[in-house]
Amino acid sequence: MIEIEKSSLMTKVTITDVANEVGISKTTVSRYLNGQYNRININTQHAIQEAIDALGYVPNQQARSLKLKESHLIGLVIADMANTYSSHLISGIQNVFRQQGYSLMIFDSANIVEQEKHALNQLLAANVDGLILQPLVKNSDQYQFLSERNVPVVLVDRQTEPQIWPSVTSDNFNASKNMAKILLDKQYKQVIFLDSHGENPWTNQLRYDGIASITSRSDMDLTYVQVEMADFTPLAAVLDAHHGPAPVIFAANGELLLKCLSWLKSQQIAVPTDVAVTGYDDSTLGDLITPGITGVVQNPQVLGETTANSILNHIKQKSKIVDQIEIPSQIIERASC
Amino acid sequence: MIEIEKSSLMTKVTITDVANEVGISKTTVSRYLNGQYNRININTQHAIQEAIDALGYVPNQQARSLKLKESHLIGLVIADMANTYSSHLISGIQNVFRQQGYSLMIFDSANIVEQEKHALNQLLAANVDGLILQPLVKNSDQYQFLSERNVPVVLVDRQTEPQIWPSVTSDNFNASKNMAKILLDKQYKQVIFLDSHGENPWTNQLRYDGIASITSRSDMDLTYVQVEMADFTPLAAVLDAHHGPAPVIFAANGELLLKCLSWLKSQQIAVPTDVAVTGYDDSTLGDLITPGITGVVQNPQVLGETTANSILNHIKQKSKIVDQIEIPSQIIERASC
DNA sequence: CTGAAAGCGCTTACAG
DNA sequence: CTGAAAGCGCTTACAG
Repeated sequence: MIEIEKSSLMTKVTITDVANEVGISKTTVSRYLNGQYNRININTQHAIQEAIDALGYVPNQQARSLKLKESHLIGLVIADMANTYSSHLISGIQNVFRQQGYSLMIFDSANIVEQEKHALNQLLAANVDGLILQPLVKNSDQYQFLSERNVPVVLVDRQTEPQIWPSVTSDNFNASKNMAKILLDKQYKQVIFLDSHGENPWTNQLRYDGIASITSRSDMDLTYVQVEMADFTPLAAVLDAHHGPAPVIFAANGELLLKCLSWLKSQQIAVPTDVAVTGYDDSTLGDLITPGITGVVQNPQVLGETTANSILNHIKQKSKIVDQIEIPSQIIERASC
Repeated sequence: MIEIEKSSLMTKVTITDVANEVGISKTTVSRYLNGQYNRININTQHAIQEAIDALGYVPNQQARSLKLKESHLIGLVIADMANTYSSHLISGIQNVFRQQGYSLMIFDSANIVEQEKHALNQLLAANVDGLILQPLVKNSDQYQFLSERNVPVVLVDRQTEPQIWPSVTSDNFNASKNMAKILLDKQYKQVIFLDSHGENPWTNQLRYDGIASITSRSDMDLTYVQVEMADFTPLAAVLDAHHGPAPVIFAANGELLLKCLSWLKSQQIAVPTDVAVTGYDDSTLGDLITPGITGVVQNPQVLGETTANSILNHIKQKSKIVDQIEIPSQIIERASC
């Protein structure tokens, strides 16, 4: 019977402690930890496992990755954590990482460019094996220092220009285009594209372009309206000036869609009879709101899973392929338009 | 003019590279990195900074924390990532960590106990300075191995029994009690507590108890109903058997509240005239749904910030105080009851 | 103001 | 089947 170390409460137990407990070298313990069982006497193996259990030993990954030069850590910089989209995206990423033995380090850039920069630097310092970024800036130059660092990067949700990194995004252009086709079918004559200041402008541009690709070769009008915060005055102006059959508002994002509906209600404008409404819907509540929302629904969970697989591929295969993956969105038809 | 290292693209640059570039020892570079400027010649300082910029050097935190025995890493195990609550909680945590120079490692236990165990072990292996846990199991024994590891732990959202760890939770009992008082004022005679299987049962117990603390000394009846998934048959049964004035349903969580509203609509049961509805509301859409939802609204962002400060305190002060912090919720009154 | 050397907790090529 | 030793990228007590 070997005497039990009392020190386990005082300080973290290391591989040396385990080796001493068993009375062998740490080389052998390390081999055991790394599953090289065929190189170790079966009795030694048992003794090692006993010591590990008795001491409550957990290998120090930091030391391990210092030696191995891989951390099994992936960094994520998300543009706005306080967002339903973010939580589903992360959930999807985690699903994949868990199975593959990778851990996630998260930073929230909170839509502030310097916080994003800080986050990326923290992540580099943390020695991540790869980086997932929902970029705040459209120009790739902003992230040039990442390529110098030679760390695999996958962009998610948004692509930068020029396209020098792989990305996983929603099919913004196509989904919007498909929605516009439906609006055309429904005989709407005017589409009001409702945008808000500060929302990732170049994604919204894609959505606008998707709609424009249909309206431009039909008899539908397309009007661009931008509102700030909860001030819908610009929209009111457009609506006031409007004549003819009910126009349809296409809200560029879910929050805006909801706020718009709320504002219309407050103005006692009936949906969809006076004004129809559609757009991007993040709420997952489209059914509960009256009237039910017709809109484009993204799939952030699948986006997350795909992104996770993509970064893992780039890490493991060391592939330099700059693949642009688009995840299709769904169009749900309900009563709002 | 010193010749420029070409290797920066091939391999990560280390403190030794910087030292060599300048032609000094890494001791001095390290001192510079750690801000001990008064110990270094000003010209040397400039030379070091130049080399750092030229080489794109980022210090390796893993090596640093191996030596220093502190990682500035905090682990978070969240019960269900795909949840609005989670994203706001994390957002709050990040707000604090960013300012304090800590990084967040996140795992999603996805309501699966063995995934939670796995996550905790990964986090220990990652050498986190502290652990934030939204526990899946009520019994503290489940997490006993953490105290042996001597790592600071703060529980969030839920407390375990016996209370051996500090925690930051919502005021579940009190908020529910206050809501019950309002229901009493509004002259409701029957409260139906609507619960769903699998939702953190001991938090819901607190909510139930809060309501019971009022109903038990009034003439209000309190009925407990549990539904599974989207099957509201048990609720239908209770409603069918009901006589007298409209009862009020108290939904134990936001998802349930929304589903319940949806189901009532499908059954053409009018809210609040036939049946009134209230409960915990996570949706932040209480205003948009018709009728507006009267309910208890939590503040996960503040919960997150408080939790982050708490774990940081425990790490820095090495305090062993098992403080139980309760964050007050708000009650919003609208039309649903 | 500066540096050589030891050591943090691991892994592995080399040797036996 | 096992171990001594070197080294991953840092920091710091000690010495000058």
